[in-house]
Amino acid sequence: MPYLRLAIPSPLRRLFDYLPPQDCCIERLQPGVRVKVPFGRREVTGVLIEVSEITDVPTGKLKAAITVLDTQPPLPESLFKLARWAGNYYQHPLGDALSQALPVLLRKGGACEYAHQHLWRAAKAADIAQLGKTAARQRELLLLLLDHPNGISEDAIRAEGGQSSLLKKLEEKSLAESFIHKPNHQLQNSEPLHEAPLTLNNEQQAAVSAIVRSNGFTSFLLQGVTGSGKTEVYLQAIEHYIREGKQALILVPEIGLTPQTVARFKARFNLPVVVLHSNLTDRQRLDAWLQAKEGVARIIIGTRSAIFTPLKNPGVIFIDEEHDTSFKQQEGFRYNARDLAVMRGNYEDIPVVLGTATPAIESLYNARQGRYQWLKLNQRAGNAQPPKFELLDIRQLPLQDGLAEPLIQQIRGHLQQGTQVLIFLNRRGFAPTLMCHDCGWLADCKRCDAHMTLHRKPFHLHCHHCDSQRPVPATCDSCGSTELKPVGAGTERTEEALLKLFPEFPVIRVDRDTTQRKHSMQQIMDRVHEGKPCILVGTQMLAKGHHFPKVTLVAILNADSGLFSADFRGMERTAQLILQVSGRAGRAEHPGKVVMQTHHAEHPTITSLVTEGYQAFAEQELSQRISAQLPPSLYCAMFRAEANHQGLAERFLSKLRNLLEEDILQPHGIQWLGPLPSPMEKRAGLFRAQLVLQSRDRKALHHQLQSIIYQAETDPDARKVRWSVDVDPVDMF
DNA sequence: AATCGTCTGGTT
DNA sequence: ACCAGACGATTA
Repeated sequence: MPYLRLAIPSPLRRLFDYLPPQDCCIERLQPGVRVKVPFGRREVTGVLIEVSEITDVPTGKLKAAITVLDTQPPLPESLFKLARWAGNYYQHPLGDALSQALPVLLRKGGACEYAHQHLWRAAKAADIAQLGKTAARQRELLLLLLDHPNGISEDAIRAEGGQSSLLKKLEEKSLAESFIHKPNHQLQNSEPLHEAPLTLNNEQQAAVSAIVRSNGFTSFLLQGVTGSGKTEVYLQAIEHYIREGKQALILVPEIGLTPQTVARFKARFNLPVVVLHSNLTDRQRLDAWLQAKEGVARIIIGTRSAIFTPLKNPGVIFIDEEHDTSFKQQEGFRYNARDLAVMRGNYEDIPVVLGTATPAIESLYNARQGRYQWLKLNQRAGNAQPPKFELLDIRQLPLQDGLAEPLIQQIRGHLQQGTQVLIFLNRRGFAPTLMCHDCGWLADCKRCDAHMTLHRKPFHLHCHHCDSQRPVPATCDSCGSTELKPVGAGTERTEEALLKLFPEFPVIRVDRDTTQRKHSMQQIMDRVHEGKPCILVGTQMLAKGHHFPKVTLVAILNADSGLFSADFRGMERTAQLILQVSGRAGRAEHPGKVVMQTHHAEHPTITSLVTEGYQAFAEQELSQRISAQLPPSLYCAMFRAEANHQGLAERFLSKLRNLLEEDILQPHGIQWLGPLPSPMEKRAGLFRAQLVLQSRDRKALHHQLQSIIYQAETDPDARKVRWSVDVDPVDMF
């Protein structure tokens, strides 16, 4: 008697056996097909792992599956394997990992097919003269259908002002007909290029050759300074695989998936390009996914989750801005799409290229260890000059809403010379907090160990950690004084200050608050690209994915944020951001200048970054990490817990640590750090703690983690806390 | 994770 | 007496 062994999307780390459904042909069932089953009081979609002849479950407990949803597994073998590998590596329940590798519609049990879209068109022999003079609206509708010989949907008809209710009447008169539209799969063009490729310099040529010469799987670190033409290397390497009839998958950071990036690929290739972004509906996403799976889409661009997009003819995978932390999922199934890409390349035997101007320290380490082939682009295209850096020591300088006088002078100079200025400040809102001038009281969040940010438009206090909001108090909560003063500057305040200082020039603020509405970012970009002198003020949104050729001055207002961060990666992040922002200054015709305000102008890390560049900084950072016994010289995992009472999470983690340390069967070579309260202990009303494990031995760490998870799962105290595992964490908060 | 039953303590 | 919200058990 065969049983279906299924992975079920739930936090339970085990498989579940079911009796096959009534009408089921067991022999033809392949692992990976989806099966709809009753689970507790619900119905869920599980994935078949194996058909087994034996089961440990008492017969009375077994339930029958409802239906098998697929004849063929939706994921190809390589991705099924990748998802299972990832579930194991990141210690995430298998059923949930597999479920997350599928598009939402398939998770919910939807059919693995394109949308069958009903379209309308005019009948072949339709003669408009058949309609009487009184039927003006029907006439209008028929003309609309005649305008769309390939068919038009009812939604589109309504959007065009047609009256869709009259379609039935036209159909009765045999003037119109409906049909089911299936996407056209025969879109292969003979010439894959729209535009001619650019001429490559020697470095670029060498990089392209290295990539396309790789026979099967190789991983590359493509390190190219800003303006060195990395994207052109991507495009020409992709062209090679396209001409072989293969597909290319390009992963980009969440914030970097801008119309500009996509436009560059669409302009070059005369082929179907599919974009998987967060604004797609579940339906649109499945259709795009299917186009990739069936080989119709040749170029697939997407964010993190696109790493699980099946490809019929995989050719190459690119990870753009590989250092970006958005490739790591920060809750639930905490996979890193960049690292999974390398694994996928291995399974599918294709090259994987990690591109960036500022490699992650761990990627640099991998390149140094020879795990990645290292390709460098040090020359800038044309005669573009690297920006000139100036450290502006603001100790003892008076600041006007966060701006020092020498900086204001420089801004004036650049505006008067007719160019644009970009001001970078990594803080939204008006001011990071509100303080009572009489007693020192600060506006704190009730649910977090954090200050609330003061916002002006609209006027309120907002916690950026838990999203809670409240009105701005008129008087101090503690002493009743009315002397409440904003402390520090955010983008709103800087914008206001600049408007006063330079009334004759437009000030354009770019942050989450000004770009929420659809197309608002596009409108801002259009305005900036007119090229008139203006001041751009904004957060990292300015730094990623957009080019501003007319900007000649970049100012970084709080360059030392991250210098003394609780996270050992703080400096790395700051350096990457500084370089990325600086890259916005002066492309092509204008030389650029970068002014960094700092209180630590003599800090060796800052000075080495500015005078010797990122490479020197990164090498220095890497040797410091190695001597301090921090990643990437060790493998790291973090156990987190949170609970609604102080100390609970920490006590729970101590208990786990004690239990395991006393056990002589535990693996050796594990370093324990903690448990300690998280750097921000209280967040969104929960008290958080963490336990860090480090080891030189990946396997030992893996086994230790499994023991911890086993303890946590079986410990009744675990019910009072929420816990999670984070393998290779990218931040320590 | 999600669902449902039970317990608890506070109010009308 | 009633109800919201906490708490716990369960998933094949």
